[in-house]
Amino acid sequence: MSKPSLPQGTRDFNAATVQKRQYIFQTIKSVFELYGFQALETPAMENLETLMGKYGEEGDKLIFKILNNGLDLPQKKQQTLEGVEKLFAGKSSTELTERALRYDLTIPFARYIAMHHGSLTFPFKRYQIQPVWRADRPQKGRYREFYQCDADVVGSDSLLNEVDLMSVYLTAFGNLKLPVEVKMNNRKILLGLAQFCGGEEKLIDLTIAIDKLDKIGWEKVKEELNTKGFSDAQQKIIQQYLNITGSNEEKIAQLKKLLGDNASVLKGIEELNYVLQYHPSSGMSKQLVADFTLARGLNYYTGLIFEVKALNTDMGSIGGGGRYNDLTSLFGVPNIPGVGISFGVDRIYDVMEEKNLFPPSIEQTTQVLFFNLGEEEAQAAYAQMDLLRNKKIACEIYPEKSKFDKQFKYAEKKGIPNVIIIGTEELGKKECKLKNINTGIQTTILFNELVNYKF
RNA sequence: GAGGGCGUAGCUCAGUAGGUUAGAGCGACAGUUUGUGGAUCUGUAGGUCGUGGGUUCGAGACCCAUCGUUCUCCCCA
Repeated sequence: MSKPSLPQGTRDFNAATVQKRQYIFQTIKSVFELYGFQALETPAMENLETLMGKYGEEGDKLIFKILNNGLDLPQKKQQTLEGVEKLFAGKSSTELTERALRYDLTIPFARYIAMHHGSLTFPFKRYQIQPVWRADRPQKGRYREFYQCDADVVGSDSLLNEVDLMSVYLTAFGNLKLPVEVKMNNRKILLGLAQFCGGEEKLIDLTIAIDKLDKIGWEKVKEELNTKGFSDAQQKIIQQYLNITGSNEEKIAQLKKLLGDNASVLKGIEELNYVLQYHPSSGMSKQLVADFTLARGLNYYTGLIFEVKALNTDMGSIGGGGRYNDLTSLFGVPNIPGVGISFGVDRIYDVMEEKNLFPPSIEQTTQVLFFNLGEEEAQAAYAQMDLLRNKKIACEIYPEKSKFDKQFKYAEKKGIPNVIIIGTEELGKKECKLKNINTGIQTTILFNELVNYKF
């Protein structure tokens, strides 16, 4: 038998890891609920049709597809072979696969809205904390199965939603004690730039090239723009655009100077300003950074876009989101605008681990271990344990009669702070010995007093 | 999809220029100690050196392939 192993990019989580992850989930979830979002869960798998074509060409390739059952049935052989043919022709094949694992939470949410818009009350605010799967090559901070925590508002155009979501970000990361900055830009500004550089149809090429700036540098971006057919004059404008620096106010002033006669850019700036300046007293403005080089890969965004970066680490973005005018029209239900944000829990975990930000208090375990010193003694111990458990004190009894050594070591390894010893001596006197593992202090307590002991 | 690093005991790793019986630390288990843990000491178990080929008198080491893993690029959380 070969050694058991895990599929690439997936992980097991031990007790300590689960507790830390739960701490992140809980923190985010309670902020979501504080802001009026309600939970939604959707299936791990969706119809392939629901997902395909929503994430761009690259994204489609990374969708985990589920092979149909019964492909090996003799009567289906012809159909299966046709499916394979289609596959090699570069088309998707419903003969072979009709379902896929969800790639993110936003598209399944849009599908949900499209299916239930008749019975939902708008504006509809939902949050969703579930795993997603991507057939990506794993590397640092990148897994094939990872959790997303999304909060979205649909059915409202108001920028107050953006303000609220930025507050959710800052509150949640504040509660996690994780220093971050939220970069903001507006697709309308990028659209304006594209219009300035030869047309809206170049928006996607433009955003993809711009997005790479901080990674590959201007020279490489320039090369890419060249191959995509941007003229020298256009490249010059793009370079000026990317060179904008300074405080939020200074950046916006420079942008106005450069592209201020474009209506889309002006609109974009206005929206950006609205959110940046909504309540200056909160200190929000400090962590919100206008960044015109932010582009984001997903093309369904149409308004403000956000990306969260943890400070002082080389981890990529740990969250992102933006406004989309018309996501549900992909599913035949137009005119439901929305805006959403997402937390990348696995990366947040990695950063917090790296920076040692988990409070020690979240590691909780059994409070009391009862020693097992024989059948009769164990029975007495079990009765005492019942009483403590009724008081919501986490207890366990060592399941077999063993040497002290072994039972002590068990408690120590598991981090159980208290052991209770009931042997023949104690049994006779109806008392027990309570020993604190950390301090080494041992006290004697009568059975009928144990329930009221403060652990 | 492209490119690099690494696979030796449960874990972390050594293994010199290919040479006879593959090592250490930690951990596990047992004893020292039939009712008081963390320490010490002693002992024990555990490896077809990722897999398959090849070169060689001889391969853990060199070559090829393959699988796994990790990192970078693309893309993304």
